[in-house]
Amino acid sequence: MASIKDVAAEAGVSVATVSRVLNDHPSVSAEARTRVLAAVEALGYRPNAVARSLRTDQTHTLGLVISDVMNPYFTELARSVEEEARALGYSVIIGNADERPDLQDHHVRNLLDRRIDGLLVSPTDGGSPLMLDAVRAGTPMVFVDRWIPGVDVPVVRADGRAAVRDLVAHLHGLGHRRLAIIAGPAATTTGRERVEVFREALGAYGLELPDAYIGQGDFQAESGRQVTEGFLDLAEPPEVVFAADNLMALGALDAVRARGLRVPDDLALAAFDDIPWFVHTDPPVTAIAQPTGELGRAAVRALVDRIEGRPGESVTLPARLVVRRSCGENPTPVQRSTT
Amino acid sequence: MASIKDVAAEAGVSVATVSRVLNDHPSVSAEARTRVLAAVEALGYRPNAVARSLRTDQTHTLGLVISDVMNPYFTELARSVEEEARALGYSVIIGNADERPDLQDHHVRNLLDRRIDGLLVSPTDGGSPLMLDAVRAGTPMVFVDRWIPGVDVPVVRADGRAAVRDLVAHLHGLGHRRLAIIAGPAATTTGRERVEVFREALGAYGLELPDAYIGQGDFQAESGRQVTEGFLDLAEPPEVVFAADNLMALGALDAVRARGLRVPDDLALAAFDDIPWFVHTDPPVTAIAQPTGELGRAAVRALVDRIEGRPGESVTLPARLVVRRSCGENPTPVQRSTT
DNA sequence: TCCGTCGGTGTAATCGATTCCACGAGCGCT
DNA sequence: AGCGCTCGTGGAATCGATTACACCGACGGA
Repeated sequence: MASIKDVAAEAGVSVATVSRVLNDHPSVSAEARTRVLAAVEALGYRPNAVARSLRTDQTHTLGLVISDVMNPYFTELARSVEEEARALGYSVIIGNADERPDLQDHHVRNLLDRRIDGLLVSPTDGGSPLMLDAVRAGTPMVFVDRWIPGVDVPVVRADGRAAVRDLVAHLHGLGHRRLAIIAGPAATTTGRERVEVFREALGAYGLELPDAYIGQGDFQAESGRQVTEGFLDLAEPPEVVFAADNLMALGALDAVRARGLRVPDDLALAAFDDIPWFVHTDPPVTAIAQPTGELGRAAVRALVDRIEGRPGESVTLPARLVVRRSCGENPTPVQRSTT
Repeated sequence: MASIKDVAAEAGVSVATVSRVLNDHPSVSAEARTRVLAAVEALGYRPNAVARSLRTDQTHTLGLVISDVMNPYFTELARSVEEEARALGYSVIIGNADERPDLQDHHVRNLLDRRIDGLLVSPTDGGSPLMLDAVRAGTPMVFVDRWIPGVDVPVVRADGRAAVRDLVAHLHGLGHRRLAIIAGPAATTTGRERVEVFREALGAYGLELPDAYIGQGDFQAESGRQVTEGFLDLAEPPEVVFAADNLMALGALDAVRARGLRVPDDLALAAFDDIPWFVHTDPPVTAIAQPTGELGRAAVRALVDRIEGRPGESVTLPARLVVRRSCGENPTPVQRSTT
């Protein structure tokens, strides 16, 4: 593959001049410029990004470590991250942690070794020493969706508080009183927070959230199934199950169907994270939709701001309730309580 | 960030010795080794992959350019590719082409500039000059799922011939005679091939595939919807629609539902590419399942073989029919015709 | 005793870019 | 005419690793 030296030789100039043309530095004559450009064309020359990175100490690459690529929510997040990054002149390397702290560490280490300019993370756990070290060492970082409390890193996320209140209002209006939740791992902020928000919203309607109605899931479909079976085995099963993510909702759907029961007649279902497929399930699933694309873009902007020396702020965007048929047939649309 | 020089200074040896320890080269004394290791530990040193790549001309990175990350089939492919690559000591950079040749070129160029060791592509079109140049220049490459005819590059893909025959047998057995297809873009091999295979299978049952029953889609949901509406507007609409990918099947489902019609009673539906969600749609969708994970792994193995100087063969794996309820209520399972 | 071999080590070249610095030519001003 | 600019250019250092080559001491065999 042709190097800058070959181009210089072909054009009859020094490598310095070639470099100047390539980075369109002002002080280079029109004459030299055309000669260099012609040589570049003739040789099909493309600058070696590796060498350039070594010299400039910039890779123009962002790392994105997410918990589960197969989850449509994260897929969409990844997509929007890549789009915004591309628009700003960066590439993205995605690491899939599969909800495993060891894999998460593997990817963080790998990305750091590759000297990425900044890191976007949706942490799987409470924070590995590795990640904390990276923050301390000054690696530009931004958390998306989930975060690690007490770490001084901007967080870009959705606030589901209002939407969950709307959901509970909807359920209450439908006559449901026994509401259960399939929680995410306690090690994640979203895992803990969604339970709290739900409990709070129930409280506003004078409803309790007994321990028996809190199932421990891990954001994967299988756990949703198991927890739901547990609920159905209770002496007094809940009337509604609220899954803290879309995959666990899928598992719940499975569990209900496997018993020959029906949603919403025998058990109503709602989920956090709306995805296109929820329109097509049987029945369509009522869900809390995050502005996923916006989150991804905002996260990239915050990170690039940090990288390029600007502040880089935390961002919180509101989620909203999307009512479908999985909680009961009351087609009156419920809107968000706040604008 | 600490460099190899700092480690050398700390350990009181030369950089050469440090490098030898790091790459566990045999000829280095136990004494020196422990001193270096201690220094590495003390400084939290991590070798700079950028510098290493420049020197060795290897990045231990694979590029993967796929047509649409949001399509669950490709998501799963990407996931298995990353897993196998990791097992073999490589990282993966994913480029999402979004079915756009210009974006595909952007990613290929970007990956080439970064000097990835090899490229895995599922081409969006008939082959950009850029990609052909890369092949000619000797870049290790492997096609997955789709390929470009006439280019000397190994192809890893699924053969749907037997499965489509099984599907037609199933449909014929259910009494369906007017079968239509939503095709993919003619620029892709899978777009063309699936129509041919379908026509062939119909022929075996004495059925025709009239032009009116071939709708032109682009592998996206919206096109599936539009084509299906066209079918429903025909004087003699088809009884079955076979979508050449899962997203177009989703669009078809939408179109049918939007008219207040029902699957399978008013129009039966089958799809190429099985995905977990098809179990949960209303009704569950009969589909042709590719061994996606196997494809991804085989593709990586073929590519790494090429990179490391071994042959690197094409692989074709059989797809299989998964019968659900979207073509009619005949619960007799149809199995693949060949083992 | 001497020589060859071998294990362990350091010096320096190298990969392909960017960029500081020096230098020469041309120009305008006094 | 001479001074000081600016402009265009090239030489060479540099980024952080790997590795060819040279060297030195110890050891074994003749």
